[in-house]
Amino acid sequence: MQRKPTSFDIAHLAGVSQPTVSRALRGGRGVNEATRMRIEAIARRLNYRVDKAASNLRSRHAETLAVLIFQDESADDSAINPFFLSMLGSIMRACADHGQDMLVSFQQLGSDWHQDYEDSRRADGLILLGYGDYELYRAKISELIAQNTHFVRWGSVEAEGAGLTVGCDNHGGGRAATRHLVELGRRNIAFLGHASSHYPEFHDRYRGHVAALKDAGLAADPALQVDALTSEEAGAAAAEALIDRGAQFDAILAASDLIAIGAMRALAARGLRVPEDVAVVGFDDIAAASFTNPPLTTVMQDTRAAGRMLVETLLGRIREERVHDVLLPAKLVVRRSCGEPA
Amino acid sequence: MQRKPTSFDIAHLAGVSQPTVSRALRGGRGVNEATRMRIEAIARRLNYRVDKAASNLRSRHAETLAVLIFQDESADDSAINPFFLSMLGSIMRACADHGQDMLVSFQQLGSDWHQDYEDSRRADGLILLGYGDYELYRAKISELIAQNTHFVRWGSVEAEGAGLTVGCDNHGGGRAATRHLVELGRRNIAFLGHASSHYPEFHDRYRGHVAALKDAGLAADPALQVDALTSEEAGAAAAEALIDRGAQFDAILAASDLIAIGAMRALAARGLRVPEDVAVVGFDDIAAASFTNPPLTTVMQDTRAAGRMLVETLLGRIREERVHDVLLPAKLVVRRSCGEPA
DNA sequence: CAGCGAACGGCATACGTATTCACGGGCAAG
DNA sequence: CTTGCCCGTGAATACGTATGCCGTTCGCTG
Repeated sequence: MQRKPTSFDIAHLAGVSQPTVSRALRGGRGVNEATRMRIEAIARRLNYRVDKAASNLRSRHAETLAVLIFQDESADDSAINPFFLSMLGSIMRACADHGQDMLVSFQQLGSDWHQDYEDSRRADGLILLGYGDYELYRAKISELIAQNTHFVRWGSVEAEGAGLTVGCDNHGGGRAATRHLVELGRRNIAFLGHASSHYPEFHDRYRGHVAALKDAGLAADPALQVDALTSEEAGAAAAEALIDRGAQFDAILAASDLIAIGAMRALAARGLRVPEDVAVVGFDDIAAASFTNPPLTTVMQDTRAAGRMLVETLLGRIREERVHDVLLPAKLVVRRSCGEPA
Repeated sequence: MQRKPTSFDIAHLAGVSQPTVSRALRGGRGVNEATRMRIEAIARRLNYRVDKAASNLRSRHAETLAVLIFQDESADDSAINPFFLSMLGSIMRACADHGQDMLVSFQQLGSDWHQDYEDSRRADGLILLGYGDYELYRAKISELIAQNTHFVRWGSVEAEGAGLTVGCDNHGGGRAATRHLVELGRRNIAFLGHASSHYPEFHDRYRGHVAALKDAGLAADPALQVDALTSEEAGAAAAEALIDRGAQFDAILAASDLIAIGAMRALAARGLRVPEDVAVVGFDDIAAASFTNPPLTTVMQDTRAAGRMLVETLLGRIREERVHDVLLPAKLVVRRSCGEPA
């Protein structure tokens, strides 16, 4: 029975003391080159790995970032929002690039998520991802700030008192999308998605939409806005509501791709053609957006850059460096659902 | 400056010793009910959290499972296979249900992934996910087994010497798919995907495909099989290769949805209609499969059950219980790409 | 040759919890 | 009333690493 080797075993074999082993294997400073080589050779031979638990305990940090994912309806078993999954992938890469382990967890809104991870020293900092009513987070986010917890949010950079935030230019993205629709001759452009400040990202997109209308000398028609959370079902329901209330519209800007996909499905079910009768633009550019029929024009959020910025900003925060919010550009990706000729 | 409270602080306030606090907050056995209540109240008031690092060090386990994800072309920045992302989501849920933390990491094939996580006591066990040439893993998997590492693989249950495995019925799924195509009158059914045993899951699907042909009195035509890894590009390339070599085919069974999606794109580019000219069936049932044009008939792998089984099997293994491989059913999901009338 | 500083490495200890052992008191059985 | 046992708790210690503080050695300068 070979017990897992410890730094003492190595020290013994190398004829040095345990602290020297520790110094040799990490910092490296203050250890003779020859000694360090000898120690490293022995460590390699024994398949020695530093015990993370002991290391964390002593050094008081975990080299680990925790990613917490929220969703409004986390109770049901529905799949996770694909946009977050893609974000997760890019955060994963970024963590690896920075030598951090990544802990991932779903969170119930009601749980003690705001304290659990960092207080229990499982992670050095938190990355918060999640759509949903911001008012439900606000109190806990305030607590996080008050406790000086190291965290970054993905969300609307324009929201107040929200802590360190990385987000994309939702306002600019919404504006670009609607401007494009206007340029294609659409005049009655509906907005599917919550427009209230409870959903800051959607709110920003909506404001961008309204700004683009105004730029074109058009007014936003309240009858053309329908609340919807990010899901196909909600998107379909919103589109149906729009039709049922007899609204006249020749285009839809959906606050997310899932909403857009659901809406397109509902439109088809009601015999409306995309883009001939109704042009549709989404937001996010999830993978599925390329596969819809017709392919969905959408506003791309650069998840790759997002993951990197989240991780780097958080690491800066942990190191007590001077860090600030990050606003990433949003880019319109034109496909066929908006009616632009190929 | 309020330092993070420790069990000593609580003990002091409660007028008991530190071990009593530890006992009260976890096992609970052997502590007077009144004492425990008092301790719990104080712990709550102080926002006390057990220090995971110290706890792990002392108790010698981490209450954490590590998920390692491999992909063949992990060097490039391509997105992660959506099937794995979905799996990741379900593993996440399962971990939460079992009170386990989840550590996630990409792995380069060349790295020391086979030892890092469990040896460094970051996790109590490993979950291995990954497509790719099995021969590249084989040696390391053998090492894992030799070292008695706690791990479960997602993969082909029929592969040998692969360690504890959870997988879906790839053979049955492939068979069902091809049987369905045959029943719809297709006779020249191509298979896009590696058929060699280096890719055990694809291999099983291929064997199922061949078995179904045989059931129908048909022979598998080698000219109708084209190697492809799981990606759209590979799928498109495979379909083009098939066309270019002048093969006659009226149906395609793709070894994965991404391959199928790529193939459909290539077929459309070459002026072939799906399903009229060529019926297409995929494998996995990723979210995007519903959104393709036409929607993709595919073999669904139940990722939700898969995640649960992976976690539960691994936990059993960690507890040294008697555990065995798990074979999950595969279910044909009929949409329009196979030409079945709606 | 004396003196000094840098380089190297050992000693002691801290990190916060979980567990083993021992102990005292209360209670039941004899 | 004694014996023995269980319950509840404290004392002591282990877990494996990282780090502050010194002592020693060596090379170099004056």
